[in-house]
Amino acid sequence: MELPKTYDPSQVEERLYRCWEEGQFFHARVNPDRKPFTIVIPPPNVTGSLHAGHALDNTIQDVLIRWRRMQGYETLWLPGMDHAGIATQARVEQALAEEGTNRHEIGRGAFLERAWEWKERYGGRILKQLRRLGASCDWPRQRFTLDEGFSRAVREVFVRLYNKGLIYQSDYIINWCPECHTALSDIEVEHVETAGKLYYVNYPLVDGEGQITIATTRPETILGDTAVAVHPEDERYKHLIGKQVVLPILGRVIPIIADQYVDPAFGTGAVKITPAHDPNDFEVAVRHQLQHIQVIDENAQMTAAAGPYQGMDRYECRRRLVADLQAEGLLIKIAEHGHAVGHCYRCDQVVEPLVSRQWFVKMKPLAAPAIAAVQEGQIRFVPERFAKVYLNWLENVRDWCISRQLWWGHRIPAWYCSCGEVIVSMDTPAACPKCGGGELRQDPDVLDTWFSSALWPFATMGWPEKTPELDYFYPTSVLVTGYDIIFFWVARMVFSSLEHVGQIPFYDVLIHGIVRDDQGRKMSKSLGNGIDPLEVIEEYGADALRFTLITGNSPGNDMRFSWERVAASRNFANKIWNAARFALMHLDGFQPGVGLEGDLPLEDRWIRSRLDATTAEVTRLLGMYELGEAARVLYDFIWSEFCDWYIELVKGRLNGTDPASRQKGQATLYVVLKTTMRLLHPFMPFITEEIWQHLPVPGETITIAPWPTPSTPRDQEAEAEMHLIMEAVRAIRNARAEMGVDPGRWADAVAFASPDVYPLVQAQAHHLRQLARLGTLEIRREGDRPARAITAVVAGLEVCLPLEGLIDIEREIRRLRKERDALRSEVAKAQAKLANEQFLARAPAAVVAKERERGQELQEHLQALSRRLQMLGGE
RNA sequence: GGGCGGUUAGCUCAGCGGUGGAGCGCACGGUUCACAUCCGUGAGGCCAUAGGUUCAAAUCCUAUACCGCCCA
Repeated sequence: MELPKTYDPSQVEERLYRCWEEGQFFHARVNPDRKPFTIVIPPPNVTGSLHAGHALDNTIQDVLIRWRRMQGYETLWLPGMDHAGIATQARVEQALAEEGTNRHEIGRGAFLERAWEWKERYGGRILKQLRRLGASCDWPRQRFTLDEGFSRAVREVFVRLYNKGLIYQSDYIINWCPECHTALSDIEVEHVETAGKLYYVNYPLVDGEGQITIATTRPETILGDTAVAVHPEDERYKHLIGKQVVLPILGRVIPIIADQYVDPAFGTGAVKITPAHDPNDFEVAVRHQLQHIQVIDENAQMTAAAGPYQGMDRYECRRRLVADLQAEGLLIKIAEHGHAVGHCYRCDQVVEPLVSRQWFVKMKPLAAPAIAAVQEGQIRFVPERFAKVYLNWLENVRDWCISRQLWWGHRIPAWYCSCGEVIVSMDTPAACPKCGGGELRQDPDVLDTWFSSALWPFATMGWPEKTPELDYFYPTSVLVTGYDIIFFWVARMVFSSLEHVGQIPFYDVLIHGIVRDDQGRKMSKSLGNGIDPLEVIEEYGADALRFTLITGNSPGNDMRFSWERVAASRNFANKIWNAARFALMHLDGFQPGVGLEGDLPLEDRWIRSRLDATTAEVTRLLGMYELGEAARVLYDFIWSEFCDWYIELVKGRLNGTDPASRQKGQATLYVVLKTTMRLLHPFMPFITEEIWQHLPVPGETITIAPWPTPSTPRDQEAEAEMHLIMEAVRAIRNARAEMGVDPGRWADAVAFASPDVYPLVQAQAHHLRQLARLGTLEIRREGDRPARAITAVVAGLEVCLPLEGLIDIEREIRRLRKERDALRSEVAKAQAKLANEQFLARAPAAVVAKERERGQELQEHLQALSRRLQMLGGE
């Protein structure tokens, strides 16, 4: 029963999590008697370990899940992992390299064995870490994108799309990472603004009559040029269209063509066309049937087609070529030029556009329904503005390159026969259906990892089988993820689900920002500025970390991580702990439901009313995904109203001799504690559970305790009355502090109350005495104010402290003047407002009434202050 | 070039039509039996700038400036 003075999360968290898991409180069952609430976790990389971003994302999900679970929903939070093609393969390759071998030496089969071995051994650490965070996932339902059923779903999707003509194979220009040795999709390329150079080069005309000057940022690709292009309307070059030029160095003769794509304002208005190494040029080449000449290979080295530069690295080639051009007098000038250079999002190597044979998904037909689903409001983005990001992308989406030259992943279910036939099927075909030949070779490539993640919401529930889970838990309720992943994942899940399941994958998409370091920088491995959530948990507890992440931001915006804020959250946990300790110390002999006969004292009515207001507000805010605001409201209620005021107000009764009064205090204390623990549980699951289990009438677990509902109508009267008492206490404390009254001194006082507050002050005098540390308190309706006293003034009440020997009248006058001057401007503002006929006529009646009341109060307050000043001769 | 976000107390951020808030920091004072990871009191803001809408604008609209992000 005796709780330690300081809350120590390390003594509590792991034990409680084990209890929860053993109790299966997070296990969801198909249950037609309840409404489902479903979230599928954004599957972390199997190689990953928990970082701040995961902590934020999963804390948000856990808050929603725990809240809905308490509300009585059948709640499924489905966890799992992503196989993370490139990242995982890189790890395994690195291990091989350390052993002095590589994947090509050991072969595909052995490599995959190693990869699985690695996955079993090191993978999935992050799922353990999520438990430390308190994530209430349904662990038995955990899935992996490469597991048996999931792989089947992936093949099913591929075959379906292929048969519908939505997957095709094509020679096309793709983004090639020379480091990872694989193709990348458009969005896997990060464009980094780089200070580069713009080279102006002369291409002499074949007929010898002058030349045309082109501008390029990549002179080494000159070797692969097959045309020069100008804008068809460009007067400077119109006469040259159709003529031919001699390519510098190599001497190849290439045509001058006209194409709308050329921007006449850029460079000289004439551009070189290198179809094999630039996506725009590739498009131009298609329109003009130009030849492709590949001069850079998969290792970013120059090919034989580069002639004298063969075998050089692309940058080495650039230097040499520029020097050679200069020597030949063809280089006109070099200008500084900033431009965006594509980098691999995995390894940061500069991407090389290359033409190669790859698999693509035809996007237009898939994008259209996904656009409609959001436009028509079936899927809602929170905050709304992210819908635009999503729509803009889908509206301009290009076909999706889905093949990757890796081994770790879903192998493309396509087989090639020596007769030229391509067979796409769920299972390995025995023979070629065309020629009957048995010499079939499966496509060596695997699918983009995102191709499988796109199926995550439904493949995890057993699709393509018609499972009860799919029927009951799908579509999922909300998807929670960062804005950086809208294209990669959110959009792809939407069109995949619409195409294959015929339903949206989720109703709401809750988007959050990223967690930055304390200086606002993105956390990164290279900067070494990442914070380790586990370290935070060990030092301050998971609840403190969670509370920090939830309160530190507003929806959709980035947040900064700071240790100071974690400490503040930890302090809050400790505050709660001690409030509970206090309550439990005074709850001995307490029986719920007993001793509530008759009226409750003012402070009980007040805190109960405030509790109801808080309950309503927290619930409302959670429903709007305003998690941070909800947490803030709770924080304020618990710390300020409950701890700073109510506990202080009730102490006397708990230690007093009136058993009935004590019982009521206990009952109120119990209700407030029990309710706030439940309201706080989604945010701080561990400490609330620990306290819950110490309550006099413990439930088995708070995780499935019913979510509170406001029980009584707001007690406006009690709130107004307590407000006055609190104001009076503050005013007295202020006066005492400002006048240098010894804080420990029990100062005698005499109060002058206006008729409408007299009964209240009379009834609550004990609180004024206790909280403002007054000795005797005499309450009068009328009478002369003592001259030598300090005075605390609020509307309707003046409290005088005639402190013999302590009164410095000059100082008191200065203090009161300051107070009065502030009040004067307030009164002036209120009066101006109330004198404004437009305001009276147009503002809502309630607003006017409120303003009148306020004006009245301010007026009263000011008058009392002025009288007092006059009396002291300070007027 | 297009789009989005930010600009509020010394710092980090809430608030987004009706009396300018919190945490941290700062100043002063506190060993009252829940908590010094605490309590009390206080100082500190023309809510980026300029227009507009409104009885009323940090809050809505339109520009501008600076910072950041996404896309081309």
